[in-house]
Amino acid sequence: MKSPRKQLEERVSAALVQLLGEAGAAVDPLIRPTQDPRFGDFQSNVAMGLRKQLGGSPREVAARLIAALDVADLCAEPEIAGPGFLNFRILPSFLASQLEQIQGDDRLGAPLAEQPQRVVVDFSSPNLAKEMHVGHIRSTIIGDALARVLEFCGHDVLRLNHVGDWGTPFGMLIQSIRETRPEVLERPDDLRIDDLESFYVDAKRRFDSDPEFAVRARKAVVDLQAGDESALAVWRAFCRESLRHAHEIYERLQVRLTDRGESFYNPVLPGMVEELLQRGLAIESDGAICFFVGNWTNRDGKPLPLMVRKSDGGYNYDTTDLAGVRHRILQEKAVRIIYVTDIRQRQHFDMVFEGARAAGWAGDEVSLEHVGFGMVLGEDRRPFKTRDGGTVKLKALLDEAVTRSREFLEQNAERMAELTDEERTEIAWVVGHAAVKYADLSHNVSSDYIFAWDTMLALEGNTAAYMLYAVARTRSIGRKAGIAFEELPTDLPILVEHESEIGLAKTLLEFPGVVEQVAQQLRPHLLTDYMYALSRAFSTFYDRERGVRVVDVEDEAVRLSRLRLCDLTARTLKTSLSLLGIDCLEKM
RNA sequence: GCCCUCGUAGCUCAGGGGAUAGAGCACCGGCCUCCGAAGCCGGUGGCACAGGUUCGAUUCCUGUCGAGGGCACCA
Repeated sequence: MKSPRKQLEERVSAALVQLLGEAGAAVDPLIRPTQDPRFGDFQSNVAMGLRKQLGGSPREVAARLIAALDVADLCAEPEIAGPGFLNFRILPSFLASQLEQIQGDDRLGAPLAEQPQRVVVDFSSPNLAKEMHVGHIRSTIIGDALARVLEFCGHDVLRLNHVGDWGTPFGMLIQSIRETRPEVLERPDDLRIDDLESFYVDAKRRFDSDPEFAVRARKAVVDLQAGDESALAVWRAFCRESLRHAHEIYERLQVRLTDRGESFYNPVLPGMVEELLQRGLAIESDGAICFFVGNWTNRDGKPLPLMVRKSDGGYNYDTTDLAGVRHRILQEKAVRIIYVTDIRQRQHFDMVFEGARAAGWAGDEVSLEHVGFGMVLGEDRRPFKTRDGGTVKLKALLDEAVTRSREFLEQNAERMAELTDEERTEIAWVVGHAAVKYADLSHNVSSDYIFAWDTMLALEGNTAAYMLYAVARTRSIGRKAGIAFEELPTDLPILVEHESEIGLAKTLLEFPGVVEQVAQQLRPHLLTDYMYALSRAFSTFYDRERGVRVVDVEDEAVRLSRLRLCDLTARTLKTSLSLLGIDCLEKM
């Protein structure tokens, strides 16, 4: 099912082919939603640009386009306005017929990809040996949402948790334990996440303040690399406990992930470096093996390489990320590889991508994309911290979201009276988690955003609660009308007449296009913006002044049509929420 | 020094060659004998600055100013 916009694009394209021949197929019909209802629903801006090719004024070009256009079933007679805009007004009857076709469709008109792709989404990827904290939230939530959208589109998605389970942090930890807490070496399996956290803080402090310790810590990495059994035992225990903890959080967030940390690539690193050397792609420089790609420079203006082997023989994230991208292309056969990380790593990934191209692993058929997100800031515009300046643990943050959402609910005595205690608990849980996810996803990925409890939990505006409220209202309508939406026939005639019905119908039909856009552009906030528009269109439709009656209209055909519109709204919102990893509620 | 983001309403955020730049919060005002007022409707208020490209620039390009970030053995 193509959106009205897409169908219109195809019609205008066909007209362009008539006017320009084959070349017309390559011309973008420039269909855009109008900004002002006076100009209809869509406009095409293509005529102004075709003036030179076709001759005549833009308005004359527009007139010729209209003559070649076949859109009578879709919209009213197009109008020429201003310097040469073409204005289209979609016919309510067309909206109705489109809705009739999708009313029984679980996918609400969204097509499956014609050519499903093997896609890797690399996200979350915390460093082990540390508790999950606020710094991991964006990657986890955004990555999961993108994976869900791509899966919904029919792609074969591998969700990879590229955890930091190797390298200097572990050398530092192991060395610190050897020197200060040797007893841990005896019984590594007794480790708990809290211990890990405190060990890490200790080790990091020593590493930063004591250069000699730093040298010994790097040496410990080499021990690990060499298979030193006592070091490995501690390492395994650290990883196991860290991952156990991380998966507690993932379960709570309903995030699925395949753990495949940096260490996974250890066995292939020497061979890969050797290959790069032999092919003359990498050279030795200051004792390190360097793969110079692109035109990046350092502070001194000298070329900046991917350092695939350090002068001490160890490997760093240039090496593992290069090995990762190679494995994902050559072994996993991925044609689209997406990295969801802090935007500060943009340059690093640009270099890795360049390296993968230069080495010939990534051909033109492979798309390598970095989704770089901004920081989470506190209301003081500084990195989000606890009141005493500490790191905000993810578990604590989610707990607070639930507590605050519960408090919010308790302020509303009327609502409280209608809910059982079990329902209250469920509502607080769902709304709390939804609020945190939605707040993150509704911001432009690349910009920093300010973490503000009051804004994200508010029940007005573009928040999760507003969406959940709209869904809960539709459920309530079903109860009031005494019908089960699932049992309605799926061939109901849909009647779209009232202004608020037209508005709702138009918005409902935009869903497929929005999903497609999110999958292409990897920008989840397009979906939240859409959901907000849909919720508002529904609120207007159902408003006692601006909208129409639903449950108590006399005419049964009208009543059923309107109930179906409620149902389609609920399903569209529910599906959208599920694409963001957010649960729904029957009541709230 | 080089490179990358980003400057949109008092605040938080969208938008992105096209006709009068959208929301939320806050502020002012209207709407519950009527399907959920956790709602709806209206009002106030904005593209950092200067050039350029274009029929048309808030959007693209260049520069200035301002904020943040990255730049050889951390990830």
